[in-house]
Amino acid sequence: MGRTPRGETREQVFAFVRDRLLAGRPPTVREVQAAFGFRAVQTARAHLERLVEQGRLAVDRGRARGYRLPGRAGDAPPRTRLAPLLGHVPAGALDEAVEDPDGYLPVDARGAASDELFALRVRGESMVGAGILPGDTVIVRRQPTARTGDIVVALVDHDATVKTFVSRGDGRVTLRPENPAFDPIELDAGAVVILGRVIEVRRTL
Amino acid sequence: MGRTPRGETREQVFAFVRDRLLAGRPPTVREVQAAFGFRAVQTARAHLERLVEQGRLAVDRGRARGYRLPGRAGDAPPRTRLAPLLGHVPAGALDEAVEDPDGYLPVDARGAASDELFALRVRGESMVGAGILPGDTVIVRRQPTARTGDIVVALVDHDATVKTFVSRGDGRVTLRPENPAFDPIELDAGAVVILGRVIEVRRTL
DNA sequence: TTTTAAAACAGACAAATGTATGCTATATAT
DNA sequence: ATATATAGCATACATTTGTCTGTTTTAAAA
Repeated sequence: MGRTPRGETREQVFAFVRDRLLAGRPPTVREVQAAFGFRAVQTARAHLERLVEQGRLAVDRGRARGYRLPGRAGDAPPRTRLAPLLGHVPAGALDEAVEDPDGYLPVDARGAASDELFALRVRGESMVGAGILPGDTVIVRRQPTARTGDIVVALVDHDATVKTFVSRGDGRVTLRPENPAFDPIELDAGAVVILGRVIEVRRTL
Repeated sequence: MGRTPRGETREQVFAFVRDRLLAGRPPTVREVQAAFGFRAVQTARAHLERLVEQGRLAVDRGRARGYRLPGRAGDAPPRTRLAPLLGHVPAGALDEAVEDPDGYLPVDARGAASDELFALRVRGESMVGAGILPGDTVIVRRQPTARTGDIVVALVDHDATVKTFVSRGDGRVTLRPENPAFDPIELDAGAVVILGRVIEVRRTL
């Protein structure tokens, strides 16, 4: 009964499906049908197929809940991973700390594997010069080495600390605070325990 | 043929399902089966059911692709939503900008609905005093009003800008930069167009 | 007004998918 | 060494879900 003005319902169908897809719950054709009160499955399906023709939706033919957002050329869909948020790291036992996290943070980790990432809350003002404030959360990729200029999480006196890593020529390294009120830490290259490199900084307001 | 050591495979199954769910593509039982090379559907299903018993997964019984992350309180996994990353906001047409995002960012949005969130890249140094540097990304919750002290995204001269919101007693408001090199912006309360409030700041290194 | 294409309905079928039962093999604990 | 719970296999069945064919109604165009 071609009631609705042209294309009006279709817009709403698209918005509905898009929201469901972004929420991680792809709808079935019949769920679309129910959401709009259509009395025929085919009505919902016709709208969906039309949206596919228009390129606004993509579809895995024959699969349940097969409609999805078209991956536009170039922009890959985000690869979301969960990084465990660690309260504190007890003397280098990173693996154990990862087993008992305070929570999880969703991270768009196109590069890193899931178990290579963790998050830490920053204490102290030693990095304010780099825009890292007390209470900020840093996303860290686990790696045992670093390059000069990397912001790293390192073990100093059995405690995890965030500093800028500087490799010097003489077999020693400097962990540099980004705050003139703090003193750099100098260590033998072999004595530095690097837990990982900071790849992202977050602050919740 | 009880090959794998206890619980080892189950961890991998959980990681697989969790990643798929966070990517917005809930797997079927048979997709799990295929991903691990099980020769029986039931093997995959047993793992999934076990994870549900343990509370690590939730399930819509009988529904296709019905497994999901439990949304309960406590040590619940974050409710991940994808916030559209907007290149720029053309003169207040926020809805239109949201339709064509540069990409999506995973956000732990326990409070906000999916369509209430968006992300913007920060230009300029006007907020460095608040630890918001040029190139940082702000996660914004759409709302038309703000309180004093909120960091907001507002329209000034047809351009979106990030400032601290200050409501004064005399019917006027101040949009305050957090940088002594910039001047505050004063406006009539009625003339301020607030797009939303900044709830999170992110910086990728 | 007449024509036409889109919107919606009705019913059916086939494939995908969740679920169940019974069995074998083996790591792990006793 | 023995017992037991777990991992895994094989097969079948029921429901959900995608898909198809044909018809009716109506907004919009001719």
